[in-house]
Amino acid sequence: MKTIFHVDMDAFFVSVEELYNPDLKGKPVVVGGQPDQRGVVSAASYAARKFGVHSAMPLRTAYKLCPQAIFVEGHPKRYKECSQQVFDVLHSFTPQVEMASIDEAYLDLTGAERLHGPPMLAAHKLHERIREKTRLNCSIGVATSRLVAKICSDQAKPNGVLWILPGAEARFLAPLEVRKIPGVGKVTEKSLHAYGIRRIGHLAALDRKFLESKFGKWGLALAGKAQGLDAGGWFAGEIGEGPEAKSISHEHTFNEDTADAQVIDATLAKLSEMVASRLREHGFHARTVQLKLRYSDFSTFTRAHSLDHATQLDIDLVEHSRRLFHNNWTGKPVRLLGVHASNLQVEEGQLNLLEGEKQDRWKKALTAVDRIRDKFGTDSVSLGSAMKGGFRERVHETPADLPGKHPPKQER
DNA sequence: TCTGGGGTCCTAGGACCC
DNA sequence: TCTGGGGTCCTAGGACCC
Repeated sequence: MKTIFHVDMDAFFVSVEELYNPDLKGKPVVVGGQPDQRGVVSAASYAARKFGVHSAMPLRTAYKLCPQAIFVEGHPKRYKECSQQVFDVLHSFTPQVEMASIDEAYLDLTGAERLHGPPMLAAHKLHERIREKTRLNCSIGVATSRLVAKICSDQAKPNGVLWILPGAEARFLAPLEVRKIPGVGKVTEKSLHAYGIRRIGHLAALDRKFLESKFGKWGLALAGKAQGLDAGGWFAGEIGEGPEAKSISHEHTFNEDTADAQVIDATLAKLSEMVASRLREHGFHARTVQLKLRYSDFSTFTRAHSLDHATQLDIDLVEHSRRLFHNNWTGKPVRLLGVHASNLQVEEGQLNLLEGEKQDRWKKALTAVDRIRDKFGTDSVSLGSAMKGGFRERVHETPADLPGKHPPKQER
């Protein structure tokens, strides 16, 4: 029998903003940008939520619902720092910890009673320690599986601790909406509703065969989840070292759609540089380059190309993302561009002599570039190809309309 | 309501190989 | 000339998460 904790920070981005600006406390606050910008809400304070504002909602809609709200830009660096602080506290509690995202973590406290006391006492101790060291609130769910612990921390919000006794899982889950199950989103919820299944209890009572026939492999996992089991995929894994990254990507939505090939080429160069820089930072080489393209009507396409050797060089990503773009572009205005690197390898693949020398030379130069960017900002050094595309001019014209200025988002 | 950005996992068809 | 079956890789798209 396991003892799993799920720690979930309360309104994380908003709370971090409040640390830097205590005037925000208690007020309706929306993190994500200004209401006249293209974008969505990353996080809303509890005061703003009372007006119906929630994450993933367009900023314009949030403004209509709550015009008096304070709209703030996100500060990804601050969130990462705070997240690291949280991790440090958790890690001091037990080495069996795994961050599941920037603001939540799983801890395995199986057999830790001698050290930390019974689960409820341990959870309160941890809750207090996090509060003390980071000045941030969180909620903690305690249960025998990751799944129940996660649902549990959600029920404990805000700033609460909830423990589901071993054996009480089914009783706890039964009255909850199926949507509470991680992995059940809008679409799955709708199809479950179509069968008259609204609560987890309904789901748990169904024949596995029925779910399998309707939802395939996912249906079987669903049957397990309804019982509170960590069925299938990542949830089934041990808590410890987080899994290796599978892909690295950057994308950018223009403030105004553009059909200007120079702007597009410059943006692809910029995005490629950002991706390549992070590949080098993590010591990865990517074999597959993927372009993402979204038009004004929101129709979205991806086009991928696999290289014969893995790379971490800007020029390779720039070349291939541009080729993928120009081979597929209809000429209509573009809303979004993205560059995605996958098929990651830790060691560079087998290279012929020429390719090896090329990679070596570039690697040396680019590592220097990365250091300068680290010190003076991403825009301080750019490849010749980015400038040739008219990027430099754009930088001074519309500094707000560049990739890399937007915060990551959270909390659905 | 006029819809971000960074990820993961799954499905499905076609190419290619044995 | 009609025509297998399994495995693996590649590509495209979509659901979902924070």
